[in-house]
Amino acid sequence: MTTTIHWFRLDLRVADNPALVAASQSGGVVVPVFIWAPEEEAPWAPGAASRWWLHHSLAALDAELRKLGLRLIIRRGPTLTTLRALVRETGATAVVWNRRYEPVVRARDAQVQVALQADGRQAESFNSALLFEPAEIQTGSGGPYRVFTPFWRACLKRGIGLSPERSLRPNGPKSWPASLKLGDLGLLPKPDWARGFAWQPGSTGAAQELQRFVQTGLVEYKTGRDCPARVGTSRLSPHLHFGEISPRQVWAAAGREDYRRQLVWREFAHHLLYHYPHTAEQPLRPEFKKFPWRKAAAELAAWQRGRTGFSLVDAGLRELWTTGWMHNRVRMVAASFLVKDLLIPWQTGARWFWDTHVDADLANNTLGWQWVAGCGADAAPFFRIFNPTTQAEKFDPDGKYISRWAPEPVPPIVDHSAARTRALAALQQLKI
DNA sequence: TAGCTCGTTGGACAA
DNA sequence: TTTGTCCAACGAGCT
Repeated sequence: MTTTIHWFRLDLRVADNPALVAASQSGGVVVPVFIWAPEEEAPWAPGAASRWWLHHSLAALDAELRKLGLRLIIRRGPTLTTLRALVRETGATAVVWNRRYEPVVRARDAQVQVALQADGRQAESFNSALLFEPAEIQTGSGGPYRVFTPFWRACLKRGIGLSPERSLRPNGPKSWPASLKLGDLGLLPKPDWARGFAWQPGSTGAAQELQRFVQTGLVEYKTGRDCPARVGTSRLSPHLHFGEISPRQVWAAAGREDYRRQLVWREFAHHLLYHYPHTAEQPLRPEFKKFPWRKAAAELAAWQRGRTGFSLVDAGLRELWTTGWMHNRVRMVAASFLVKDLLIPWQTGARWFWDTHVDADLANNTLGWQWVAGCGADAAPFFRIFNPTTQAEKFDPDGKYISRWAPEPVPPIVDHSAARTRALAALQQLKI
């Protein structure tokens, strides 16, 4: 009887999980393990909201595994030391996992793989998180894409391979190795500011959200997705980030092209971060390094607390603070306000989103902020500056969203028109 | 190869 | 009130 360790990371599901299938198919014993080693992911260790989600997602995964006769062993890092200890304790001959694409994590995982193989163990990784891994999609000249539409077309041409659903018949070990309690990881916030989070982490919650979206959101997606007062988006982003549902499952269930394009934006974000690993910190377009950003601590604080005096921006940041999530349309407006109206570095905004969003994902967050700042992969004309008032009139015409989150008037901290002119002037400077 | 076209999400202003 | 046009220039990706 051989033993295989399945190292869970951002693939917190049992269904459509290639590494878990491989571990189960070996016919031997499977030991599922989660290792908490946030310092190894610095400077992008999971933020506070993300940790809250992780706690509940791990609890859900353990419950799922127990239905299969397994359980989730929880340990604290360092990862390699911990895996080696588990290999010793269980007599495992193999360790399997599903790949991640963040630069720091890739480097860590490569070291782990080499070390385990040097120990004489099998160490194999799989793709569970993406429809297309970054190296699969190339331009005609063999490089990475930097514009979305050609990337999208290349993906369609390649085709989405649907994975056959195989039933898992894993065996657990006769005796289980020791495990920490989930609470020992200290992932939940103290004091508990997450009370307003109305989410159901875990694959059951993910499946329900997908079903809700397919039944009620998908038909009107084209317009509904832009109205923050409605539940018109899929709201699957945290579930996808933690791998509680696979993009293949979502692709298969949501047949509309306008939504599928969004799913491919997620692919594109991973593609870009993989091929341009510096972009989490640095602008993709190097000329933006000399952009005259401001340091404006008071204005930053006003933005973070939702007290800019622009009600759509304020509503968004307060929705975020209360629920751990902000509607995508409002993210763009709020981000544009920070970057263009306040001239505060996009990296500062990205860091705030990282810490406060339950769906914080390095690839998506980086793409979104660089796109808004105009320093990213697609050339959004620099004169495109969101007007927070016009955006509110357009996308929250009856004021439902605003009255829910930011009902009381706050004096504006800047004059938008003047701020717009200032931003255009700052952008002009880049060309000199 | 050398053009050619296009670029997720907008705003201001003129007609 | 609505619709159309312009707002840089560039570089990606295609033909």
